[in-house]
Amino acid sequence: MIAECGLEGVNTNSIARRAGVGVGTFYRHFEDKHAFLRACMAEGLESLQADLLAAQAATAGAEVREQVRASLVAFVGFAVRDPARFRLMFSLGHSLSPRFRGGRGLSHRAVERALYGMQERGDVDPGLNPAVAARAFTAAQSQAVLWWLQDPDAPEESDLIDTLVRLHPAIACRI
Amino acid sequence: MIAECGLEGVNTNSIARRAGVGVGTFYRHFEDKHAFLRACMAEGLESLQADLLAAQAATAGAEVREQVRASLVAFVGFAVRDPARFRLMFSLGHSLSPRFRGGRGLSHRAVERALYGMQERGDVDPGLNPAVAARAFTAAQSQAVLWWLQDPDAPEESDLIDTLVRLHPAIACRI
Amino acid sequence: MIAECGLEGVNTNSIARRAGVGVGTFYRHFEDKHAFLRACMAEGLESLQADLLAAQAATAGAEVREQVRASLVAFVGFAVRDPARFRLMFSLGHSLSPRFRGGRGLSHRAVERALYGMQERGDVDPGLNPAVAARAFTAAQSQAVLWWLQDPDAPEESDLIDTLVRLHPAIACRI
Amino acid sequence: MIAECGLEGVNTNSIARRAGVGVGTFYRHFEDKHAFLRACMAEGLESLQADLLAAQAATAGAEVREQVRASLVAFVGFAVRDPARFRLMFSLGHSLSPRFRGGRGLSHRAVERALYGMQERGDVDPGLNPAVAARAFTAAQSQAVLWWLQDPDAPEESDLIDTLVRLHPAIACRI
DNA sequence: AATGAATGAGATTTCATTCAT
DNA sequence: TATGAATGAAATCTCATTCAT
Repeated sequence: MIAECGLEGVNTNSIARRAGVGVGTFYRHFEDKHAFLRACMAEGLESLQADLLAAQAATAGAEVREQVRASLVAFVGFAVRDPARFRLMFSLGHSLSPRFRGGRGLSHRAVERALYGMQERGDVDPGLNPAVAARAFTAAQSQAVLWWLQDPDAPEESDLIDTLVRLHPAIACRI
Repeated sequence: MIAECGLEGVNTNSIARRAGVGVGTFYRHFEDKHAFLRACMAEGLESLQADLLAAQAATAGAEVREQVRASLVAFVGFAVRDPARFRLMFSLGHSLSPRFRGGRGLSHRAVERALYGMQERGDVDPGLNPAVAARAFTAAQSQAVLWWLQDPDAPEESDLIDTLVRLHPAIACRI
Repeated sequence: MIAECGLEGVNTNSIARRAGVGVGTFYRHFEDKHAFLRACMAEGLESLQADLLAAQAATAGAEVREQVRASLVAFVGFAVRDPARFRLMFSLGHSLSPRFRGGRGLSHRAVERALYGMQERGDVDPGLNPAVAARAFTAAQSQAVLWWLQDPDAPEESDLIDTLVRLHPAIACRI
Repeated sequence: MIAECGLEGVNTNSIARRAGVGVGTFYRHFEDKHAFLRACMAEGLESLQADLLAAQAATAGAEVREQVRASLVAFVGFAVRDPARFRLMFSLGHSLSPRFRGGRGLSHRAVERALYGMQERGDVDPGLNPAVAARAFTAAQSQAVLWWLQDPDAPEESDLIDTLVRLHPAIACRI
């Protein structure tokens, strides 16, 4: 039931109707509206995380650029497969209680850690603050995809991905 | 009156109370809630735009890096000076009617145009899609600043700016 | 199953759960919620009535005071044995449909009749309206016991009974 | 607005409609439904208390029987003047959260204290537990009046009062 | 017969907007 | 013009009842 949630008119009635169940049924499954959205995000997060880990695993020994590209392909793939949830995780989620960081919290850490490692190995500009760069890139990625999803004259998917790859700190600020 | 709007509980009653006027007065000045927020954003946009133009003018002939840095200093300065409005323009604005792109629409165009120019002059990676890159950087910039504004253990302002400078497509993807 | 009904959250779901059966099963046994409560009360009423009759029978020829005391001992004994049902009969029952007088209807009649008899025999204050007195005493009795059941610093059971005996119209208004 | 509340269908909509205001207006005046009922009871309590004090003052030096009668006349008068509120205070109030003792808490104390005094002066049966007797009489009084208010073939008001006077512990258990 | 997930009417509550003062 | 009490449509949530398994 979470799986099918579209969420344009995000109110309990439409959520329920859209899911094809009665209002009461909704409240049998979720404590309240927030609980539902949290669950919806959490599910998406888990799924996205799995996709990203798979992409990472598949490019384990490869060049950094390949790793980054694989992650982006997975990320965009997720967005295309479930745009409603993607919007929830990366856009609507923001306006919920500030505790729910939506999907934003997801990759920070991973990117941040990777950048630290690369800095130590001298592969990346030491002037970069990894925390800032990680958050900035995560936002760039998600917002660019959000725009791309709904703008009718957005470029090709490959253009999107190619550009984002080039903007990833590990690529753009490589030494 | 627009100027002083804080907007935690963004409902007309609190907006009015917070602005120190009656609800009725609020509706004397603005068609409706959306009109107010639009006006609030527009005012901010204009102010921010002025700051950015000033920064640009002040670094007219200088190196690209200096120009980018000056813009970022202006951007962060604006956020620090009026964080409530900044949040409205770059975070809350998203969840409003999709027509109001908030502050996001602001710099796209400028960055996009600049990137086109640099690509033509062969100064920047031709693999970059300027529309994507511009939007991505704009999002990176605004979201990073949003985070920096409210995270108590965010880094120094200079770290923030230095890092964002290095991530700007015109710098990061320079040839 | 009726027997075990505790009823703090008096809604069909908790009633069923508390009784250890499914909601559906509940509706197999009772027309609806009201029917259940009616049945629950009726069962209690019957049981209480039996206790009172037994007490009466056991003190058939004795002094009025002994008869009254025996009834009160039975009444309090019932309350102690099944406080949840007692509460239903004498407290919650009131807020149900006004037709269900709960346990209150029970003793009126008996007390009323007894008072009539005593008045005719000249044993009791003729200024007493038996209908009023009977209802008043019934309420006094049940509400006092309700309070006594749940107030942690209520007096001894014997104090409760001794006092109620002395307040019974047949004792208090004896000539 | 509290003053005019009839409350048969005690739900916020009917309360508001019955008071001749919109639903929203209701919530401008009261935090929530419970707050309203509490306020409604509190107002009634205060009014009743004033009536009782006046009755007491008016019969200050008189015989106990006169004092008791005056209180009862005041009590019944209150019930007749505002039966809806009386029902709320002494019947519906019970089924609210157990914290709201409704009107029941009102006279206990006064009666209890009076009985203690009379016991010390040797005017009243020392076998009476004042706490029990006070609560019992309070309940007798209120429940008898409730019944009297709504039973079409209830006796005259004077019968009601005469009988309750005779049942008051200070009269009935006088030595 | 027993079950409990599903239901939806109805109760509570919020909030953008109006309007009499 | 400024005000804020009043409004009611719409949102959230509850719970007695049904029905497919």
